[in-house]
Amino acid sequence: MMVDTMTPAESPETTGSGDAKGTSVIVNAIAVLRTFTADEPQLGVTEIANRVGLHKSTVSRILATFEQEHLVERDPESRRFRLGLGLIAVAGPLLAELEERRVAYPVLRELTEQTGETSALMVWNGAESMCVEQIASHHQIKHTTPLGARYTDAMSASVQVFLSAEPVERVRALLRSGEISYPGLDDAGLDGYQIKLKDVTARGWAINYGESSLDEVGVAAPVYDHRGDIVAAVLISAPRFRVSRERLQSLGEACTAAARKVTTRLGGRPPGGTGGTVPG
Amino acid sequence: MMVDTMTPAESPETTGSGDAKGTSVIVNAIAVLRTFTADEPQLGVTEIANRVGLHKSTVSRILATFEQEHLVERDPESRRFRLGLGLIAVAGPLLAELEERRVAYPVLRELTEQTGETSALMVWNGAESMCVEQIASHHQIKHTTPLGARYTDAMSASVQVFLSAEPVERVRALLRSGEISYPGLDDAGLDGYQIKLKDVTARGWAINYGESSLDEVGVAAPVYDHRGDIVAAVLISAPRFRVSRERLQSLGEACTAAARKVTTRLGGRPPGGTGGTVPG
DNA sequence: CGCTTTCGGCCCTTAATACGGAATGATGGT
DNA sequence: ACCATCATTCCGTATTAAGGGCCGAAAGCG
Repeated sequence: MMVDTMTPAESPETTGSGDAKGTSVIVNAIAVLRTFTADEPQLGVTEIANRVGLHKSTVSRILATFEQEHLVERDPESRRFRLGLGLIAVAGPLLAELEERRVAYPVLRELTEQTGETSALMVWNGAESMCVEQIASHHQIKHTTPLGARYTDAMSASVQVFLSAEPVERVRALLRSGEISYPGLDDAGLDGYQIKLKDVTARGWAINYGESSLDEVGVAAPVYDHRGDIVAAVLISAPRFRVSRERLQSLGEACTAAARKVTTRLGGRPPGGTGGTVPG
Repeated sequence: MMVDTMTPAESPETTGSGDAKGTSVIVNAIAVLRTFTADEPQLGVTEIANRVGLHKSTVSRILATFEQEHLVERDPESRRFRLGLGLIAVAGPLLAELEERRVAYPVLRELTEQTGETSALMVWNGAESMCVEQIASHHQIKHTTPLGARYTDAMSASVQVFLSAEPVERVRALLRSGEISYPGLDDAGLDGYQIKLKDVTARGWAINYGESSLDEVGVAAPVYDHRGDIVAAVLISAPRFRVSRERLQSLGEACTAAARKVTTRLGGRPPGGTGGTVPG
């Protein structure tokens, strides 16, 4: 999915078609909210209208409503809109639950500092891996994992980590239904994938060496809760050309160490006897 | 209710309090989102419907839309709704801007650890003080400051901090217009309040000793950015019975120390000559 | 310094859309 | 196995949001 390139002047009309799934105005409103990004935190009405394909007056009304609810506010200088602090109030209960974010933040920071590559905290959401925290690489050329980005590719390192903890039948069902995408899947591939997952468990971390996207590599390691269940994954992603096989190994180890640190700080415990000593 | 009245709509001027204007379905939808709290992260359709005063089918539809957009999700066990990770994606750009939150978190944690009372990070939003981070006291009896809570009371310690940096006329305007509430305000009170604000600046932190709410006390200290402007405030709030005048002093000092720590970690500088060591 | 262009907000009409009642299907308790 | 509670769907009605056009304001340009 990801954000596709948007043509500047697409057909202005065409209401109704498109996805048009049993929905509502709310979808439009959310689309407006989503146009705000970290790169472009401030937007004007016309700008938003063009991007979401709605008319100025509609967007203006939506924004006015949001402003009234403090979900957006306007820069006093530029008079343009930006996300409002009321969003904190709405998302607050969610953030409160995501203690992992807080705990992971300094660890990710350190990890990116150490490796120079983008690191992220991913959580499993039934059938997709979502980024809930991210520290971008300092490099000019980098692979970033936007906050809230969702991954459903079987080869994605974080997806591998989460699937490695799922029952075999569940994994098969996810692949069969296409909820987890695996291009050109066949029975042999399915068996091979199960073996791959076993390797992940054995190794302690997952590898995606350009398998989902040609010029991107990723490594991911699991974070456990107190019951020994996987609740999150630490992910390092980088452009492929910068990562040799040897470096991949060291990234994987750094990633695993970071994940273990998050685990212990969360009061969790890694499963099995691997490294029974207290990490430190 | 009105059927296509021929009479032109009433002039939508009058900036006064009569809200309920410029509304929409979106307001209802947001209301639904707001019913989720940290105390009750999971809710059923009927429950929500009762609280927001909408009908079940309406709420059901709204929730379905939100679910589709990943703003809410349902617990696989209980089948009840809770906030979804998609909210992270929406609020992400905002959170990215609020670097203060991250920096403040460990400091607040330490502050609450040390004082035993609830601490919070407040930011100023033109005319209200909003909580963007909070650590709750461990005590059974405590005053909590929910994430996203907004304060507009002139006696609130954090409001005092922010107003102490505003021009005199601006303060007067805010009080006169009622944007900042000051029960029984008169000219004498206004002068007295200005003096109070000067004291805050001089002392370096603000006191609310049961002045806004009888059984609650608060102290707050300013956080500065690199320009020396106040961008946030650290707040400690506690039940009044637990805070003697002496303890108030020590809380204020702890609060000030914490705020200063946040300031320096943000690369900010306190105004005046107080310990302005900033790494170059 | 004044003209042109862009942008944001309002009004108005149409028609699409959300509302709400009730019936249906799902769930869990006694 | 029955009943109670809850969520979801269907459908008619009319309320509501959409979108075009216009105006006022501000920015860009000659």
